[in-house]
Amino acid sequence: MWAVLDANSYFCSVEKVFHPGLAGKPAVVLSSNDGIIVALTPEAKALGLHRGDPLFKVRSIVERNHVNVFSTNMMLYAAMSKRVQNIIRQSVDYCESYSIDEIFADLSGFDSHFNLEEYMRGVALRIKLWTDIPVSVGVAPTKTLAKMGSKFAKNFPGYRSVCMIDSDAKRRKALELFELDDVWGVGRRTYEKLLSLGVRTPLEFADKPGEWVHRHFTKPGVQTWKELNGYPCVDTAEVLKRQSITTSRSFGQMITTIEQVKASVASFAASCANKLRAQASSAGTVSVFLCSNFFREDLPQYFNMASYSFPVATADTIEITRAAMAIVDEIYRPGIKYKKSGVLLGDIVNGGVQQNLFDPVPNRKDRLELSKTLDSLNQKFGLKTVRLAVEGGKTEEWKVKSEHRSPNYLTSLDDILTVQI
DNA sequence: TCTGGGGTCCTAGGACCC
DNA sequence: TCTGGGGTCCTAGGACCC
Repeated sequence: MWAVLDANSYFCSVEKVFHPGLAGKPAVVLSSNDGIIVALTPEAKALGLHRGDPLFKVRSIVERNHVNVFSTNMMLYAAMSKRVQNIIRQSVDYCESYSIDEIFADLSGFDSHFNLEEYMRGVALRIKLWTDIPVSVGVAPTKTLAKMGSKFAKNFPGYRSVCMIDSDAKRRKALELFELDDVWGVGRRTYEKLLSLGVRTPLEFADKPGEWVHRHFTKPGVQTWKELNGYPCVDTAEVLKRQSITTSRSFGQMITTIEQVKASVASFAASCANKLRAQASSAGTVSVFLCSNFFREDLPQYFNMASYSFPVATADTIEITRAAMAIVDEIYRPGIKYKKSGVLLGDIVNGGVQQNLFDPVPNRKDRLELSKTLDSLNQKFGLKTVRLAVEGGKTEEWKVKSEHRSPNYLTSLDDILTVQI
C-alpha cells in the first residue's frame, strides 16, 4: 500500500503559521511579480476567487472582502516543506518526495503490525502539532488511487485527515464519485477525449476492457487505467538530481536596452549555475530566451532562443554567464520592449565529465572552487552579495515586484519571530 | 497599468547507419 | 521493368504534473 500526504492550500497554510490571526479568514498567495493568484484558502474560494486569476482583475473582490494578500516566498515554503517531510520520514522508512507539498510513503509490510489508517492519522496529527501545517492523507494500493483518497480526506472532515481505499467496494465507490478531470494523469486533453468516447466517470473508464483502452490510448493512458484498477505501474522514484535547470522571470517593467537584458540574463545564469552546483552536477549546454509582452497586442512581438554547447560540461558561473552573454548578443533585437528572459541548462551530467583534448579553459578545478566560494559567501551573507558586475545593481527596473512578501522566518536570523510573554 | 515558474515523459518523424 | 530490411539517434511538440 502507498500513502500520499498532501498539504492543504500549502502556501497559504505556511503564511497562516506565522500570521495566526488569519484562522478562518480568506487569504491568497500570489505568483512572482504579484501577478496571479497561485494559492488560496477555502474562504477565498468561497468569495469567487480562483487559482490563476490575475490580481488586477479581481482587485475589487479582494479589497471589498479584506482578503489577506501575500507575495510568494519560496524560500520560506521550501524550508517548511523540509520540516514536514522530515516528520513523515521518521515514521516511514521509504518515502518519495514528489513536490514541495506532496510526499509518497511506501507502507509495504506495515499492515502486519499496524492499522494503516490509524498509523497515518498519527503522522498527520504530529505534523499538525509540530508545524501547524494541515495535511490530507490517502492510502491505497496504487499512487493514483492514493491521490484520490487524499482529495476525499481533504474535502470531507469526517475522514479525520485519512481516507483509505483498501477494498474493491471502496475502490468502486470512490471511482464512481470522483471527478474524472481530477484524476492524476488526466489533463484537459485526455478529459475531452474520454468525454467524446462516452466516458463520464473514473469508474466507467476503469471498467472499459483492456483491448478498448489500448486501441484509444498510448502508454500514459494505459497506465492510468491500470492504476485505477489497483495495479501499480506509475513509477515516481525520488528525483534528487534535475535533468534540466531553468531560471526565468517576467520583469517588473518592460525593458529595452541590451545592458538591461544582459543584466537580467546574467543574474538568471548565475542562479542556474548555483542550483547546478547544489546538486553537484555539470551542464553540457546553456540556452537563453528573450520574450516581449504577449498581452500587449499594440506592441511589436518577439521571441527568440538560442543555445551553446560547452567543450567540456561545466558548473562555472563565469563560463556559463559568458556563453549566455554571447547568446544575448546574437538574439537581442533593438526596438523591442522585453517582458521576460530566461536561462536553461541542459545535457546535465553527474559524476564523471567527458574531458576534451582541446579544452580552451585552463584551471578548471580552480574555476569551480571560485564559484563554490561565491556560493558559500552568498549563503552566509545573503543572496547575490557577491556577484558578477554584469548582473548590475540590486535595484534594477527589471527586478520583480513583490510587495507583500513575508520575512524568511525559518532561514534568516534577522527574520526570526520574537515572542513576548 | 497590472496577466507565474519549473519540471518530466512520450511519440512521431527525419536523418542517418549497415 | 525491376528499387530491401533492419536498426539507432535526435528533435520538436504534445501532454501532463506541481
